Amino acid sequence: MANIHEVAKQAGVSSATVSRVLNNTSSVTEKTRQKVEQAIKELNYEPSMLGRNLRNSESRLLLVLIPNFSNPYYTEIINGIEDFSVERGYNILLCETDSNPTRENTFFNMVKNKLADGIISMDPTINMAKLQELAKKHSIVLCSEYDELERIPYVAIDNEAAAYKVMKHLIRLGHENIALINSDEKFLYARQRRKGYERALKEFDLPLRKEYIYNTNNLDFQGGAQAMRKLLQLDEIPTAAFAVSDTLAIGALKELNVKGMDVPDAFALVGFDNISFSNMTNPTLTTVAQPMYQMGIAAANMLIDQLQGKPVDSVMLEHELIIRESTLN
Amino acid sequence: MANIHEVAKQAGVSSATVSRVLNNTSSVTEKTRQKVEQAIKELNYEPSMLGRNLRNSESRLLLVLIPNFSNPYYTEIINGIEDFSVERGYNILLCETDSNPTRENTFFNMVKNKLADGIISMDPTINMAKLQELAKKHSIVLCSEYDELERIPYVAIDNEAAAYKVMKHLIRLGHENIALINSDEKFLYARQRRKGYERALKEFDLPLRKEYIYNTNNLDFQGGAQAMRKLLQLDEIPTAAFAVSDTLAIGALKELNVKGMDVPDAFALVGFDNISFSNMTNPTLTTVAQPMYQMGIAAANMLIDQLQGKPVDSVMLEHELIIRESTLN
DNA sequence: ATGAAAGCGCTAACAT
DNA sequence: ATGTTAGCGCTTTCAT
Repeated sequence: MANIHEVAKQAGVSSATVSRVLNNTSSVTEKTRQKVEQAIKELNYEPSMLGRNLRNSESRLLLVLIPNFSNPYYTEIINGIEDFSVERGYNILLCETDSNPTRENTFFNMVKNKLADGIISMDPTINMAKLQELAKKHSIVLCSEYDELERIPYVAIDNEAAAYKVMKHLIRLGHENIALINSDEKFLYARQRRKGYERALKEFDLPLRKEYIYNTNNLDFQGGAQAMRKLLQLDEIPTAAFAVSDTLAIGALKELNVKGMDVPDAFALVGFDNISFSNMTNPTLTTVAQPMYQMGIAAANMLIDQLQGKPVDSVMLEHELIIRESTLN
Repeated sequence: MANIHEVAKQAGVSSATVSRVLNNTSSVTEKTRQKVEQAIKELNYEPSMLGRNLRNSESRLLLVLIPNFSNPYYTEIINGIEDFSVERGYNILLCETDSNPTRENTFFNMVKNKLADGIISMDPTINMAKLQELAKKHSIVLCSEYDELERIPYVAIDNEAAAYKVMKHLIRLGHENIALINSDEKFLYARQRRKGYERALKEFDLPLRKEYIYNTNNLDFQGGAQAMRKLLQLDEIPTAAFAVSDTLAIGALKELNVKGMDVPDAFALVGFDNISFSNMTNPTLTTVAQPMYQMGIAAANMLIDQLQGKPVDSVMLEHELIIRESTLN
């Protein structure tokens, strides 16, 4: 592959001029431009990003950290990040941490040693202390899960309000025994959604029953199925459940199917995230929709602004309760 | 962030020696090594990949091309690619082409201008001619969908045999009117699976009915639902269907649910891919499992071997029919 | 065993 | 408007 000097030679100009044509950074005569472009075509020249990046000391690569690829919740956010980044001349590198500190370190190092310019983290399991340390010298944005101390800018939704809204919906349908299938409460969103759950109970004078709260450390289908299995073994079986993710809710629904419990007649169910599957289950799943694509756009926008030295502020976006068959009546 | 010269100065050696310590490429006295490592720690030094990559003219970045993030079929393959690549010192960049030629070109250019070392393409919609052109000078591997002329090494399964196996299973259950919900037959896998479908019909002396073959250009749930809607409008409604992806099958199943058709009693259904959700539907879905993780490993292995100048051969991996509730009896 | 120096491909400051 | 030159951070001959 030809380099910039060969192009310059071929065009009979200096490499600086070729660079000028490439980046149209300062004026070049139409005639020289023609010559250069001609030479570029003839030699089939493609500028080396390696050289350019070294010179500019930037990679135009953004890291997007997610715990694993398997959770469809992330895909739509990623689409937003991707679309926006590409538009502004950045590429994104999707990084699966597997909640593994070694992997995590690999990605942090990529930023430190200039292989990537910044990070959008959607990984709730991330080592927040290390990330904050990194944030002192590099650009970082959080998405979905955020830092309570707010030292790193984030884009998120009001989890407590969303959970409260879900509960209010269930309570209005007449449910009094409502379970919460929550994830590990070491995560901020889990604590926030629990808060909303409890606030609704209190406001409607319903008792808070410890045995109705199930914490799982497995966010996939299996986790939801197992949670429901436990709930159905209780002396007084709840009549509804709010699962903090659609994957959990779908697993729970499967378990209800297996046990022959009719949804929503015998048991009402609500999920969270509005993943595409949630509209394919039987019955379809009531859930909370986050403006995922918008969140992705916002996160990418904030990160790139930050990279370009502009000031950025955290944002809270709106959510929406989507009522479907699993809570009809 | 300190650079290699500052480390050298701090340690009282030359930058060449620091480089030697970093890459333990030639012998260095234990004492000097100590000094250097000390200096590295003190300055919190991280070698710049930008400099290293430019010098070595490699990026240690592999591109993985997929049509879009939303299809869970790819996730497990990606896991395999990722795990293996990281082990061999490469990172992967997940590239969503959206079947958009412009995006595609962006990624091809990344290889041309040294931002990435090679490509694993899982995108059936890719411009094969351009890819072949690129393959003349760069390392490329195909996964799942491949090049009939076999000029680019690939890892795949025997689609025709898999489709035949599915049909044989349905025919043995007594079905004679079996529909095929296929994707666009511009894709090789679609043609191959149709071949298997037809071969089974012929072998069992069943008529090939054109109206039982539905081609969709939309591989998601909606595509499957729409296909089933059409099939259920036929004069002689089929009693079973083979959908060439689980997403299609799940959409079809949803439509059957909506129409109140019992699966498998009134209608048997088979999918393809064994995505995790296929075990969460009601009823659970019979499907063909591909060894996705293994495919990912194999593809990454082939690409890295190729980059290192080793000869590589295409491979065909085994598949397996997973019988679940949607075809029980 | 270690150092000096060249150079990977590019851009930008400075000079003309 | 264009050319000259230095240098981004690293590795690797070639000397010593």
